[in-house]
Amino acid sequence: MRKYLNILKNTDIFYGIPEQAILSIIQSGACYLKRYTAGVDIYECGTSISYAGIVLEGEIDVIHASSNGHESIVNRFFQGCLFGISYSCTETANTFNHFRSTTDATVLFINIRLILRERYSQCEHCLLLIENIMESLAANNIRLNHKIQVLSQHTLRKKILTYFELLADQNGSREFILPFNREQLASYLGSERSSLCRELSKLSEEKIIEVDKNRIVLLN
Amino acid sequence: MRKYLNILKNTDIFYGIPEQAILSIIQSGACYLKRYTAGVDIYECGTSISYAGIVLEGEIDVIHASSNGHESIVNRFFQGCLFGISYSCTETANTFNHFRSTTDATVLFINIRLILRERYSQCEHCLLLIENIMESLAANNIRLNHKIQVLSQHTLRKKILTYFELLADQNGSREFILPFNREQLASYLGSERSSLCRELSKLSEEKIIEVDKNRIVLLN
DNA sequence: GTAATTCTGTTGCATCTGCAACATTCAGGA
DNA sequence: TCCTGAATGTTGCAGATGCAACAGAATTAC
Repeated sequence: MRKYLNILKNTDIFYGIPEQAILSIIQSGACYLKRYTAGVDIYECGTSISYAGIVLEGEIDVIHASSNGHESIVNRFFQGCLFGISYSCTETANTFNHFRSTTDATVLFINIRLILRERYSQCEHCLLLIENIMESLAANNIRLNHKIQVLSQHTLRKKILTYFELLADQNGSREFILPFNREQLASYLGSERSSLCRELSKLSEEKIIEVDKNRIVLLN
Repeated sequence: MRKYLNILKNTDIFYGIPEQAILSIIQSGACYLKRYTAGVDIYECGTSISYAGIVLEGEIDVIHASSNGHESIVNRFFQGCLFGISYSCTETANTFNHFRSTTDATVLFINIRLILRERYSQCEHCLLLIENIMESLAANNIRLNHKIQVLSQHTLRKKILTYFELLADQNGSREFILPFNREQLASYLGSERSSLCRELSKLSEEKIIEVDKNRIVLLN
């Protein structure tokens, strides 16, 4: 367990917590370590989830399987990422998504609720842990809301411009760098790469934006 | 303050907490009450938010204002609803949305972080409060993820079917009742009422679904 | 340097969908 | 019962977009 301490102390939820306290938490009965080979489902679909996971090694994908059998990648978690926290907090069954190792992987499972109940009154660092988890949930919430704001637009042009306005806001400048390549951006916008390119060209022609590789300038 | 106790004890975040403890919390320095006339912005756009709000009277809308000045309603909060919790947990500035009273309204503002810091070690009910807030954040998270899953589909037909599959899952049956009227459903799917009706008719013709008012049956 | 691969832009076409206008059904009140 | 307004369904049309196929640019591997 100790060899993963460097990873853990840089995760969002253990941020600011002393190594000794982290060790004490993860060596309690509320945590356990598990290894996976590539391509394994980590949570059984349809069962209630009590443990959140932290990726210590490898890569975990969240996969949506539609009824016709087609699978699409919803999210991807790397080393240090926390996943399944929402399900574990609500103890609801996840019937919609698969969490699957795409490589060999090692995961630390944590039962947050158990930690709170057992250690709440004793552990002075628990408060920080709680604040970190809340902040992580809240930040995720805001990110999701932004994405919904973008995806709710009725046309691709409006999606693009809504997203660009958001990026401009976050950067405090009408000029910014796209964090995605074209394929990924199209996927984020719920559209097709070719349609995205076409619309970017039009927006550029109409002098509404300037496009130079991943550098965007909002003009109007 | 005492007259609002009946509302408060039925909110998500105070669920299960004794009246006395609720009173003690809301009468601390971390809470204050404020009244609004209709049409007032509750948070100044662009400033950091430290307090979450609970609607005690009236109605609060979250409004997205796009750069061309057009406004759209993102969310609506009624009596007992908690709003702004994500922003208050992250203490980030909200530059994107307005929280605006649509009627005369009374709001109880709560600084969660302050409550935790001040009362953490003393108040035995704080643990429940924490769990309630986490659960609320997490449940919201799951709901948003579902919506994104739906909105990410490339065609209206796929959006409809993805959403219907989700409802079927939640009801444990291929037959279920829609929680929206057509206008609202179209808005949820990021589409138009007429387009929605057209597609529902087609799906019905092709014997993929059965539609009878708000009762839906998934056939395949 | 060259070949291979990935990323990006363009285009044609069939289909989908936003938008507007109108028809029909439904629900509640006078 | 009839009237009225709201909700729902239908349709035409223009424009938008998914999809497929191809071409050029950029990047990487050898």
